[in-house]
Amino acid sequence: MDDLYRAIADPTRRAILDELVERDGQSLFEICGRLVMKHGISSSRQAISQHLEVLEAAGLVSVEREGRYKFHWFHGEPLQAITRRWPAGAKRRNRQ
Amino acid sequence: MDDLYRAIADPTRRAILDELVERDGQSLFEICGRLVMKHGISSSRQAISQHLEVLEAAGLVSVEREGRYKFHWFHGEPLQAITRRWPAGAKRRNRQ
DNA sequence: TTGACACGCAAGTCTTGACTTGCATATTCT
DNA sequence: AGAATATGCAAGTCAAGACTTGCGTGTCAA
Repeated sequence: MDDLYRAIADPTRRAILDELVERDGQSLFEICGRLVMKHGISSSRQAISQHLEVLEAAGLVSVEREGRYKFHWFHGEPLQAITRRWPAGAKRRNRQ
Repeated sequence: MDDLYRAIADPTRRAILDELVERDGQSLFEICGRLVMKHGISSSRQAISQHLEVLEAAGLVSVEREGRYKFHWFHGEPLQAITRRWPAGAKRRNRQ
């Protein structure tokens, strides 16, 4: 997936993931408020909403609609594809 | 590090990492040639050189100069910060 | 020493994407 | 019903960065 790398490329989106890991299942407004409080990020609600769409497309966030609220949950599994693709202990086949 | 996420955000840079994992210690020209052959990427030499600078700044590639050649080695350790920051099995503290 | 080779530097172009603005829709409360 | 709340949609702005072009520098071989 190409969306995965794009998703974590933005610092605001990484802060959103941090926030969801700390407190899962937040609504859009909750996320906005907490980003301002604890991360010093003051983007508009629309900006955060667009970020959440990107995170959802990457499979890092799942969404559930309840009434007029939209709750968000974090999923970290897709990130493991990164360390699986480039193992830390890659075999060093030095040129001779 | 912010450079890390920017480094792996570009598909050409990810292909470079793939190439170095498969065959470590390549020169700039070797990398260019192999990117064309096996990945269908036909960027200019300068473009690849700039990509390698970004990868080096992120700590994903180390460089060693020998004569008129510049050899490149892959280092995967920085990538582990990603799965360490957002563990796959993040505790689900559902809202009540 | 001349030329070929491997690479670096700097300025310019152009596309992607982050962000805003304005309005619309749906849900809950009084 | 009407107002407040929570979110969606669409178009437009703007800056970061990927890429090219042209030239310069150092290295090695004939």
